[in-house]
Amino acid sequence: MHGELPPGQALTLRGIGREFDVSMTPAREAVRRLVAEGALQLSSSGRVSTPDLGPDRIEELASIRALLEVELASRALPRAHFALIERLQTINTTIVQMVAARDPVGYIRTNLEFHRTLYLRAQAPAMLALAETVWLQLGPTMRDLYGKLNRTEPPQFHRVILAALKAGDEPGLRLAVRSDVTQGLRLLSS
Amino acid sequence: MHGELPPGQALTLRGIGREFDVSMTPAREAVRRLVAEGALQLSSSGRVSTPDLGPDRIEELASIRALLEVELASRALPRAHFALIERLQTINTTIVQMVAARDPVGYIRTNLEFHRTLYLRAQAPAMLALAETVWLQLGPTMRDLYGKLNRTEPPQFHRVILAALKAGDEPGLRLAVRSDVTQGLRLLSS
DNA sequence: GTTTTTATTTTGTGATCACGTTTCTGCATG
DNA sequence: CATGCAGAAACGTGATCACAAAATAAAAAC
Repeated sequence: MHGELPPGQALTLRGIGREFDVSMTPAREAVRRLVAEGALQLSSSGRVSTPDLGPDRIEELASIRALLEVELASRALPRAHFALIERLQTINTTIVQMVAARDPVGYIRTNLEFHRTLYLRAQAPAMLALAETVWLQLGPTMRDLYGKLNRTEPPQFHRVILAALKAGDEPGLRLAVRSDVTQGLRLLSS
Repeated sequence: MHGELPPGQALTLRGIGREFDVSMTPAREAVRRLVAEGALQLSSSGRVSTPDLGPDRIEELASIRALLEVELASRALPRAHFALIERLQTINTTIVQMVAARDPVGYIRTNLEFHRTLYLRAQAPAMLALAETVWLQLGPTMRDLYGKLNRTEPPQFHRVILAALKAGDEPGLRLAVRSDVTQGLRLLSS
């Protein structure tokens, strides 16, 4: 989810077991779960690897993110008090630091923390779980994305999201979240 | 997914293994996958059972169904030729038979087949997979639902969906799908 | 030097087992 | 009749093993 692995990275049960000092059995269960959630791909021979998504799949997952996360943000809006907005601003400054430090994993993790912190207020655990499933599928792809465009620009739409939250502007919030979620991924699919 | 198990039904790895003539290992992997997809619940002691959803969770899952399936139907609309609509009508008559036969499992399975047949035309596999994940979570609850109201009414909104498909009426289709998806589940959560 | 074939290593799968924990059953007690 | 308690049965977990399939490395042929 955090982009620690590149797309198409192959994994083995014995390797995972060795890495975490367990036998094959727990490694197998973890891998099976991640496969069920789309975080890992299972080849026909039972081999497992990180997904290497094509442009159309990336675009579809971006659409799903927009669909779910716009709804989550919209539901969180009425419950978003100042303490939450302040916390989001703190997270946002951390994102800026991660961009400056050229740390893609830290960037992705903090960026997702920003979104999750907001969506937790929506009181919709099942919807949030579905959104996180999509994040899981996009992890390696996002790593590639922020590796290719190594710019120093902080996420521009996060400020718009914060402004819409403060103003209680629901249409503005929906548009800002949709833009933020779609923005980067459009670059990869074109 | 098809409502073969009631909510809260307990399952054991050894029991599943005995039922399908395998050892505990494959049973464990299957259960872990189903838990990851939300089809089964894992208690704190590792015991597994069918989920017994509360009213708010049911309502949330209904909202997710509406969100995803309205989008899927909308994407399928431009590609819905007459052969597809005819197939949907055939499936719909089967649903009527299932209602008449008082067969809840057959009803649920055929009803979901109706929806899946339409959504397959949307060319959005990830979105469809997410929708099926929600169906999986709602299976036992739907069984309860169609067990409590043992009426003889066929799904009224399916005809509206078919009419909107024929007319190429996108707003009408979106409303019809939303109504069909929300309809039954609202009864259970109130 | 490139391609094909063979041998070796590595991999996933399903089964089985021992262990600690939890749950259930039946009986005694209040 | 309800309640608490001890014994027994059943459960999930992690580990290990044998086996077949697959991928890799090495060797042979052209």
